Amino acid sequence: MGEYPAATLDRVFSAVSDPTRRAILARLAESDARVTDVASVFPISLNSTSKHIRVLERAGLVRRKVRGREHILSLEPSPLSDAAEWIEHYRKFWSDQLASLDAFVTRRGNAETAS
Amino acid sequence: MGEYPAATLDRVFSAVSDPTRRAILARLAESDARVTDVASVFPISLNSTSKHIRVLERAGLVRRKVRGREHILSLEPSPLSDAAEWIEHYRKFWSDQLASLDAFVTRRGNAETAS
DNA sequence: CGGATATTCACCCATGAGGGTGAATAAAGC
DNA sequence: GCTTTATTCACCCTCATGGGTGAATATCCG
Repeated sequence: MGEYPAATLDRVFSAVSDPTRRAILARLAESDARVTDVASVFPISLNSTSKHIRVLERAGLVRRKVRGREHILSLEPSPLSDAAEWIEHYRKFWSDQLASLDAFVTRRGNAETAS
Repeated sequence: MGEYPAATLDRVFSAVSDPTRRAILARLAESDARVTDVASVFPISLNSTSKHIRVLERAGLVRRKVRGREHILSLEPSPLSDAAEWIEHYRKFWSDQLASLDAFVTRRGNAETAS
């Protein structure tokens, strides 16, 4: 945690904002795969898929091992930690807000009961 | 949870991928604010800030109440639920992977001890 | 060596994003 | 009614993105 610079949060969120790239990650969650294997699943060209993979690499979400002419891709979910952390901060805000609303309603209920 | 269509996940991730917009959300987490209030914090123009706010609105992360000429903005973190859910899925994959690595190391350790 | 396979490089194109400015609209306030 | 304030609309510019194609590179295999 916290081992990725702030700019990476931008790249991670940006990377996963694309449905094709999320699908690539889903594919790699099943098993490691070559660029061609990943590309064969999608209606877009091999070339475009290769570009998506590069975006995921820059976000640190995909690792590549070159073995001869084949590039073996694997999922690297650890950069998602900072993203999850960021989100949780706001979800906490949300539950706090609900809690104070609840407290308010409860207080009002008590006041009305008391009157 | 699950009450936002899939396209919203795109918009949410895309919206929070920009540091200015994350800063706007941080500002609104402190308190509700007008467009001008939010804009005054940033080095960019009021107009650009207004555009960022619109992006956040389309992602469902900001709500707007028009009161006369003032537009009061408030944080709406609930669309982050689906984003958090998506991320958690891959973090689970990550911990599963660690667990099986751990199991492998443990097994190998036992085997070596046994030999 | 020569051909097939895997991947990227170098482009082209259209669209959207993020920044800006100046004018328009709408509501307050004097 | 006129002016100020709050916000958006309508543009402009630049750069990145997502899609494509064709050629280059690198490796494997017969």
